[in-house]
Formats: sequence, C-alpha cells, structure tokens
Amino acid sequence: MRIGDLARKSGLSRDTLRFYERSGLIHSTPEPGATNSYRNYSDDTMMTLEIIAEARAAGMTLADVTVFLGQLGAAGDDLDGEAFLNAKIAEVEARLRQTRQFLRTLRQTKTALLRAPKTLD
Amino acid sequence: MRIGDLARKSGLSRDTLRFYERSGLIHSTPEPGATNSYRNYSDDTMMTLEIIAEARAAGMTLADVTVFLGQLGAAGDDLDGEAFLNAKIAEVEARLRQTRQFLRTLRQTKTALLRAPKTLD
DNA sequence: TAAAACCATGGAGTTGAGTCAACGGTTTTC
DNA sequence: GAAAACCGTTGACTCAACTCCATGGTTTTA
Repeated sequence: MRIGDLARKSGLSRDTLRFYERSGLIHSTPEPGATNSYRNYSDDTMMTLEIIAEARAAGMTLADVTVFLGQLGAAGDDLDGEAFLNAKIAEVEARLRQTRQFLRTLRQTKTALLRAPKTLD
Repeated sequence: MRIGDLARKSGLSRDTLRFYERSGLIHSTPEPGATNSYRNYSDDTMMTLEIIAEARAAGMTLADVTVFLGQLGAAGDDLDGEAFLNAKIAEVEARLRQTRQFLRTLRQTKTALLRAPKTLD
C-alpha cells in the first residue's frame, strides 16, 4: 500500500506518516523490483498506527512508543524491558485515575449547569 | 500564599504558575494594602491546579481548560457551555477507551515477555 | 500524450506548554 | 545591616509533534 492509501485509511497526513517513519515508528519496504522510490507499507502498519494512537491517547511520547514497539517484537527475558513496562503501566494507571476523576467533574459541571436557575431578563 | 509556597505545594515551578496566570487559568490578588508587587494566591488555587492537572491528564489543552474553568464558576442556562461540555465529555470518554485498551496491550506485552523462553547462552 | 494526481527529499515554520536568564526590587534571617 | 532567600518583568529559548513549501520525479487518467 502506498502512503496516500495509508493516509486515507488511518486519517493521518502523509507528512505525519513520513515523520513517523523517520522516527522509526513504522517501516516501509520498497516494493520488490520497483523502479520508483515510493514507500510501500504492509497491512500490519495500520495495526501499528492504532497502537500508536492508543499510546498517544494514554499520554505516552513517541519516543516511549518507539521503545515499546521494540519490546512488542522481540521478547525474551529482558530485564530492562520489564522495568520499562512496569513504569509505563504505572504511569498509564495514574493517568487513567486522573482522567476518570476529570470525567466526573465534567459531568457534574454539566448537571450543575442544567440545574442552574434561569436568569430573568 | 505567595508563589513559592504554591509552587512547593503543587509541585509546579514558579515559572509555570506565572505562565498559568498569564494564560488566565489561575488568578492572584495583591494582598490588601501591600507595598510590594508580590502575587498572593488563595487556598482555592490549589484546587484549581488539581483540576488543571486532571484535565491535562485527560488530554485537554490549556485553552480548553480556561474555557472549562469559566463554566465552572458562572453557570445559568448556557447553551454554548452545554455544547462545549458535551463535546469534551465525548472526547474524554473516547480517550478513556483508548487508554484502557492500551493498558491491556501493555499488560499483555509484559506477560508475553515473562512467558518468553529463556535464551540459551 | 498531456493534465491531474501522486510521490520523494530537504529544510523551514508552527503550536502548545513550558523553561531559563538577566536584571533589579523586597523580605527574612543571622 | 548584610547575606540569603524571595519576588517581579521581559524576552529569548527549548522540545515534541507536527505541518508546509519548494522543487522535481512517477503514475494514472481522460
């Protein structure tokens, strides 16, 4: 799949995809025997992009995501990897708590606003 | 309370607090009859800072938080305010889902890593 | 086969959210 | 009454994550 297709499927801009590739988050392999220099993405790239989106929503930086995607591929008794994952799990759990708390605040604010007395005019 | 105290209590830097004030997120009132130009914060400011932290963790921008804090104070039959809150609630819910999904992925990755066969050496 | 649509690279620019440094005035403490 | 510890402002700087532009090559379509 070429970059334009991936952009349409993912909702990201071509520039963003190139930027992600420069950053080592996704990879493209020139179509075998291609005469041009067009990027060629496998279908799996979409899944990677979804993980990236979730990770970003969870507050991770792209640098973190790069490390994590590395872990995802090759495992095997990796102590640093475990420490990294534990740290990130803790961070995301904390963020989840704060987000839930904020959602409660948002909802309360909404009902408070609805319950508010009409102002005379 | 002066800016240094608030910085210590909140864990934010004095610069960040001044930046938040410039942005209209928090406010200070010169102590009545003060001869200096020192900022003076009420205890409530800490609560505002906690809301800001939660909102940021939930992915809101400071611009959004400014609007939201405005809603928090003066309510009363505000249609735009309701629309804004509904939009933000939807955004935060979506982000919450993505974050939960990512947390699952993180945990799975960890157990996969632990289950991985020891490499011979 | 020409126009439209796509792709590439390189480098500059933008935005959000701070952070730092310089310089000088206040308060507190020894 | 100094020194240390605060505080103020202004303006430049950083960093992450994009985004845009210029220039030029390739594919697809009418």
